[in-house]
Amino acid sequence: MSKREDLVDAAKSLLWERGYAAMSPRAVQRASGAGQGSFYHHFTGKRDLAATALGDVAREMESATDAIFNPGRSSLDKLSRYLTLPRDALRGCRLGRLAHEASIGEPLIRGPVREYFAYVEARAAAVLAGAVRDGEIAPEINPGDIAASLVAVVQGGYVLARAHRDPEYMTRATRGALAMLSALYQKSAQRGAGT
Amino acid sequence: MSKREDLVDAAKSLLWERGYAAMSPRAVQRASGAGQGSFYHHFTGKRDLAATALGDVAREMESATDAIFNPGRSSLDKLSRYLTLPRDALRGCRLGRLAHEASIGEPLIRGPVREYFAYVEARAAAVLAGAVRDGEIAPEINPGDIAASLVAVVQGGYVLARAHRDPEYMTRATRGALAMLSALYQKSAQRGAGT
DNA sequence: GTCTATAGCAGGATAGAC
DNA sequence: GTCTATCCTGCTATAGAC
Repeated sequence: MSKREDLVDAAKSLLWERGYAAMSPRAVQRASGAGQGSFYHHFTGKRDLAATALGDVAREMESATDAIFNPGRSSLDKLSRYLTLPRDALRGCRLGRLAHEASIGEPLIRGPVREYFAYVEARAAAVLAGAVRDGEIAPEINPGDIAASLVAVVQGGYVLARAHRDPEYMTRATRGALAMLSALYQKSAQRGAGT
Repeated sequence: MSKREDLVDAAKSLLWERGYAAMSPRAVQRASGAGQGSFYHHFTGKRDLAATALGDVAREMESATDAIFNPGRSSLDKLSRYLTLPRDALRGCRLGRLAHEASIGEPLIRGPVREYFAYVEARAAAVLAGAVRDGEIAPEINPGDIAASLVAVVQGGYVLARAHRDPEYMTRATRGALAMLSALYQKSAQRGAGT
């Protein structure tokens, strides 16, 4: 493994643990076993390294998303699996945790974050649009709104879990969302049954 | 207005804009017009000032919450007003934005944040428990889960809005949550009508 | 490609005068 | 109570040897 890879791996880890502002080049060097020279040889600076690391993370998370949404199963099952995916609630989302940092204002940092969210939202919205098309969900429902809501519940679950120092809040939030989402499906089913 | 108040006001503003780690005592002094002496005379240090400021913020936000949940109206209307409250989505939640900072590990910082969330969740859960009691919502629904979910949607809405640099994502997320919440109510109504 | 040395600056806090 | 001067540390980056 090259020093470059070591540096990127260390950065991915430190960005998750501490965020961008608190990820010092010195800490990355210590964690990777590389020196100043390697750092500034391979990257123009901290931002460049972080952008590279976050790009990696976004691709990894998008692959994980594919694993949830690709297989057949029912639309509700896909969304349910997204919501109930095991998550390290106390560590926070590797990308979402950067949303409140000043660095989110920099295009190179925001890029991977927004790209990942756009990806997940689009996958979820597509599933929901299919459910509307198939009559599983009432036609007046906006798939984009529901998709944004589900992604937001997960991100908010991280916030609540960390604020309370209790991963159970992630479970409660996503379980609540699943209950509401199920009602959306059942409402349509009952309507169909009554007509 | 005393220097002490000036310092607290400046801290409240900087904590919202930049968070705890990025709130330097020097910046607080500049923003408040107070010197080093006043700072360390009134507070033992940065953490002490921040804890005081965040306590203020928590009380303010709890008062705002009361304004939403106290008046009569229907239970769905109360929850709807919580979700659709005008929010400065791009600036983030004054308390929730700290959840991903290292400082959330410090009891004095986490205290006001967790207290506020506990407060809002409890108010929302109480409204939902009432709705269950009144038969507006099916009895198998867990009010605590739904309450956590609604609070999470708002916090996640801030995350998405900042990641996309577009406040519309807060609107979408909360609108989606309202649609799902409404289905929870309608599902019960239809069940009642069909029985 | 990788290293060490060092510059220049800002952070957080203390000392002590007024 | 409020001020200015100052300390020590760590951050980010550059220089230049190997």
